[in-house]
Amino acid sequence: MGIQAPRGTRDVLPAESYRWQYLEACMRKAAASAGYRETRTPVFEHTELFLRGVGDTTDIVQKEMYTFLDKGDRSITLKPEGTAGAARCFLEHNLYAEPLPCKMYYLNAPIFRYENPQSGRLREHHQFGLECFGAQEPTADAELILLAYRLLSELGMRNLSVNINSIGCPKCRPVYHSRLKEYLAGKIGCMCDDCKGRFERNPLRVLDCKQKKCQELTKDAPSMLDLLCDECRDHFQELQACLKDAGIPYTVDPRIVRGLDYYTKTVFEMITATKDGNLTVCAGGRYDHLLQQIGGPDLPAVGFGMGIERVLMLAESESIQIPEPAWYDVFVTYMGTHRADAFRLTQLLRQEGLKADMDHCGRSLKAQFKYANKTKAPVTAVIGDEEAAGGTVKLKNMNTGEERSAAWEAAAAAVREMTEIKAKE
RNA sequence: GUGGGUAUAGCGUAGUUGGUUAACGCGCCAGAUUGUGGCUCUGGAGAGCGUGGGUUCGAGUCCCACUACUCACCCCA
Repeated sequence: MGIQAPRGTRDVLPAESYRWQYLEACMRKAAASAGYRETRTPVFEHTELFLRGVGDTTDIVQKEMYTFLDKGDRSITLKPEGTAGAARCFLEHNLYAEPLPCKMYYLNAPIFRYENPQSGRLREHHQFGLECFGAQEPTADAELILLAYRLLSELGMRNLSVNINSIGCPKCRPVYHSRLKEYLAGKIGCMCDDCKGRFERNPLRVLDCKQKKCQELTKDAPSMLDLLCDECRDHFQELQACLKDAGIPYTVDPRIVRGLDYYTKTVFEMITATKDGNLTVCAGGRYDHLLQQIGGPDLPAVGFGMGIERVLMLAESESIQIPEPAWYDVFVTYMGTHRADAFRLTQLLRQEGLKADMDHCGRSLKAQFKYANKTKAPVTAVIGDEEAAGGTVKLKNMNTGEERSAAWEAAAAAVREMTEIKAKE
């Protein structure tokens, strides 16, 4: 079989790349509409960044990172998520000294997690992410949620549910932690094995357990939302007011607990139902103390990540139409000895701003037409003895069959006229 | 990391209780007289059956191991 792409990776082939490009264009437009500008950060970072940023008790850090020593004995990790790298970039370049907030986005950032792949879960995937540094008000949170929601719904996603929660701040979360532990303490015996461990490390995770018996146990558990401090409660209230005002449907789900330790206050997920279960396409939240944790000033921030492969997968399953660009505007065929003429005409048409090509495989005229047809070229040009003698070219509209003759200099204009392609500036 | 399923030309599949030169559809290439495609017809190229062992006179068909893919769990975008 030869060498294959490594487990959990995928090639994007020429026949499908237009889908990515279409999505990218939509994402850039959405980000720009709210003043987010692109940033590009390295694919790998020092491992320490993720230990301190993401949290060393999280599953991502404990068992899913691609970590290795480079030849200089530095511990390097391929990015397992996008936020930590963006935060590092923000700090390293003192972007907090510039007018805040600093809004940045990244597109097609490769993300690596060593997991067992399955539908919608790869070892290398790509994310579109937005980060807003230096904004503490809930309007910033709302803006991000709206932006993601509108982007996805404008792409045609249906059955999109927006789930939000607040997980408090360092002031109120410890209070909740101890309350939750008190509540769960007597029930440890009935929990699943995973949750017994979670109880010690991060009791919040028990709420997130998918096991029926654990869900039963936590049914009447105290809710973080009842114990938020005044600041967090007001923040969450105002966020909801913004979302309501904007008219987007959302659900408050007190069980959302993200797998990254840096979150504070707002956390959210966008989930769509597919034929085989629910898929999270976008998730994020506020991380008011991450910058400080990795050695910077204590500035608030909020952001989200969106999985591009997942969006594409959903676009497919929901039969969302993505326009496929034609290979060519015009395909130049030639007969007998007129290859050089065809070459010159092709170059001329390209200089005139058209997508043009000719046969490079020594095919018969008939086969050249068959090929042109397969590429869906709307117009085919023919150069035979007659045309070569007169310095003209015959153009055929492949949809209507209409044929006309044109001088070389007028060929590009004629092709445009036949297909209504706008002339280049 | 744990458990289940699968593994035959570029793609999708068929291969009966193990037995001659592994079949079909799509795709690809070439033809169907004279300078032209899309429909149709004809022909052609292309796999030795994931890899390595084993059983057998003989294995794509049976056994073992490995690998890959896939699904579920865990977790997540």
